[in-house]
Amino acid sequence: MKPYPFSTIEPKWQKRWEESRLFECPTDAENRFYCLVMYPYPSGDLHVGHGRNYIIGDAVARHAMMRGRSVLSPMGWDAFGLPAENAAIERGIHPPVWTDRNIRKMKSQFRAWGIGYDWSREFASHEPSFYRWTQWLFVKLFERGLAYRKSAPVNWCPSCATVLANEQVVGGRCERCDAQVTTTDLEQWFFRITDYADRLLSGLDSLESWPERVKTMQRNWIGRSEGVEIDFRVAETDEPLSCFTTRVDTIFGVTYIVMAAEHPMLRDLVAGTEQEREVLEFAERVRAQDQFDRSAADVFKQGVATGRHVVNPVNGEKIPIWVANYVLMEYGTGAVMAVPAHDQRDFEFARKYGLPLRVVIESPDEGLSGGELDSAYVEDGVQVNSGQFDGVPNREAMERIADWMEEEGTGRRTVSYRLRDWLVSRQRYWGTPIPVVYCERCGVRAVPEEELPVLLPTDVEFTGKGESPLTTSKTFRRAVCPECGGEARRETDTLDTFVDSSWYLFRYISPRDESAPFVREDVDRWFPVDLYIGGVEHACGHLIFVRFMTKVLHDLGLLGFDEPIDTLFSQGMITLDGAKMSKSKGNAVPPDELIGEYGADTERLYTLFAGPPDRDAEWNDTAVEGAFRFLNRVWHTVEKWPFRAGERERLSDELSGDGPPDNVRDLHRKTHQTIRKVSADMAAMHFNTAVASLMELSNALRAFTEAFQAEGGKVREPSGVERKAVAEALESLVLLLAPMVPHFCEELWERAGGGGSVFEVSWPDYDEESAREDFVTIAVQVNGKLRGEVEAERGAMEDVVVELAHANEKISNHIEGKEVRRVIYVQDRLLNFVVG
RNA sequence: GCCGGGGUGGCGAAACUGGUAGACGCAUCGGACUUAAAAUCCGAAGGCGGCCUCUAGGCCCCGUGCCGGUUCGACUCCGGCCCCCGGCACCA
Repeated sequence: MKPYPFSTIEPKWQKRWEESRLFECPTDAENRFYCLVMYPYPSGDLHVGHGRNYIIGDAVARHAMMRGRSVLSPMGWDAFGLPAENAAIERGIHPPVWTDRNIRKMKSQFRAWGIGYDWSREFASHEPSFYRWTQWLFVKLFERGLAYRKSAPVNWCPSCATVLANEQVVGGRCERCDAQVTTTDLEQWFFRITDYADRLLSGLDSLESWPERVKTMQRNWIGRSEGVEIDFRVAETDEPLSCFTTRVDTIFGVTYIVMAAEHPMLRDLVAGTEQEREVLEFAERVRAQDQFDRSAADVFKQGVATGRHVVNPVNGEKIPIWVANYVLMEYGTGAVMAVPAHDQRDFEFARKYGLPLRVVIESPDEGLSGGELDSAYVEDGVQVNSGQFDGVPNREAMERIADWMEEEGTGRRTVSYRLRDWLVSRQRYWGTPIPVVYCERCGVRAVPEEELPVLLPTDVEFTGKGESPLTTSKTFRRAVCPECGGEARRETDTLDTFVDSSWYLFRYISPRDESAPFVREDVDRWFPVDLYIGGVEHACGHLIFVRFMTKVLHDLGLLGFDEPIDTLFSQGMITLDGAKMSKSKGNAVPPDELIGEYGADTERLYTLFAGPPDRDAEWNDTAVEGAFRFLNRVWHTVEKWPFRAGERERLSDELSGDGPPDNVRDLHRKTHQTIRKVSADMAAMHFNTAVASLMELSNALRAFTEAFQAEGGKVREPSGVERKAVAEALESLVLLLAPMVPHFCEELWERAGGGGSVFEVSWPDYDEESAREDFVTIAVQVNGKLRGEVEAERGAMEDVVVELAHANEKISNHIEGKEVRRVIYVQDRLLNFVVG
């Protein structure tokens, strides 16, 4: 049999959708549904693995349309970024040229997949009409003190003499020239996201429709811990030196203090002492080693004593200060109190350098004696050697000691976060220029709103060396101070592309507005996004940044809500031979060949059928053929049994009740059961089981029609009701399949005489009465083991079913001669005899 | 180590609230059609575990990572463990 003509159908409907503007959604629509897929970086080459989230989003959007929702499903481009700049360096193509070409390529790919977007709202982050507002937002943050400058280390390639992004550093070496990468400190821009750490954390609790794994990842990332900041004083100078601890209950067990090599007090602390040279040299070494090795977990601990001491405020003890590589300046206060008896890291360090150890928490069962420990005791227990707190369970002591220290003024409760401020500046060309100028007299000044956008210059050189390419522009650097009108220097760093993507979803609501980034009333009406679809790799980057930006904009009075996304969906990867598809690894399946051979609808159907969409799924070429086979079967059935669009609605009555023959009632029932099942599955995004039940309906339909050909070896004319049952089943099948295989269903719908688009037709309803089974198969168990089954009328009473069961020899064999102690009956499902 | 997710046929997977495990599909095997093949259609199928039947079939046993528990009944609930994937991790 000939395959169905997908290659003419698909372009035909793609064109129709565009011409009819089916997917354009007015901003003032009622009954809104905002369905958003993360906008992609326009890399140019897509494989079938990339298709998954767009296909899922499109199926959801089209289903919502059939449910009568006004669906907004826009698409745009995360267009700034490194690859465009690399193309400029390597092949001399100017970044916007390369980017625009890729956008065109990808757009045609989306079209070939049959994805319906509201292209009237399209934008790209590299367009000045967009980045003007990114700059505007930056200025707002700057004015609020949420954007600030500080010195921070960057990756530095000495051979290219340039700054490298993290992804350009491979195994500590420069991606391009393979030189050993070092670090240098540079003044950089940060967003004060740590100010929002608590709200970002607590907000997660309200996100009920986010996957647990994403929320967990964000919680880990934010890393909140409660503890106490303790004021030690340097014994020799009386200077304060504070430490953060989550274990104040161990304060009486502190035997030394450790500072980070970067600690600002260190230099003064050792100035003029015997140890000065040794300590400073050590600190220098640690700082050099740090950037690459600190994250490698198995670095061994090293340290040196400073010769200075602090006084422990709880007992007046004088204990030594050390400097060590295992203390991080970025976390807590950059100095920690060491309790070797109860902290494994301190334990290892103390053992190595022969530092003393004191047990202050004893296991309630077995006592501990200091000398015999072979690792730190980190479990709960009872306080010992802890002054007035001896004998108190340590959990309780934690609270009491904290209270006491707060009263005494020797410490206070605080909260520390793992989350760091967001470094937003990049020493690159292809990004949003940071809209500030530096004036000798007035300092750092934001570019005034009316002067935005600060445009990217085009007279730059791409060498891959030196500072940001923006510094090579003849005109860009020179600026005028908005304050004094004097000469100023323009910032040459650009913004991290995550700044663009932290607010782009608002822009879709008013994409062409020239007076504001977005219109608050409209955004308030459309948000939160009903469904946001994207990869889980964005859990701790993009998805935190969007939440942060939303809260900032809320605080600025620009938005009426502070969580932007209602339901988040993270699709699983498509793998090939168990590995993530990637063009560079040569295991990517390109979509064009597939579409050429089977059509986009087959790819869509397979992608949705392959497994639960939130889990990884393996690409399987032969299973793709199975999807194609299914579509062909449906196609040929419709060709043989044409139905008229809209007929279904009139048929339900005629097909139910006692009138029609059994085969008709069975098919009618199956049709309504399928509508019920597919409706529930679509709402829950269980596309794989939705497809499975549609296949079942199709199989039932085949068996039904087959009967006319098979009977007595000759063809029988189907009766009127039989034709109607088939029509109802087929029309339902076409409507239920439409969100998943849209071209296919549009074409069948049109051939059935349906005017317009199938997506303007409402999703079929099922009739509970028609879906109900008249007879049920009841499993019969004896002592919990299945021994047979009986057919009974739906809703049959226990005694009826018991009688049927006894009449069944297979079952009665197991009961005979035994005492029936108990009978358990679950109506319409199961009967269990408990015999003894 | 902590946190999250997962482990079901040869494979992808299904199973409502504890009620016939394996729907649906892929691969496989057998058959029909064909000169032949492809395509298409029909059928079989968890177990190289046992028994009866003289081969079509019937019966029993075992089976959802492992061990135990609760229950008339457990993929599902509880306790303990193993393995895989992901996140965090010298974070005090």
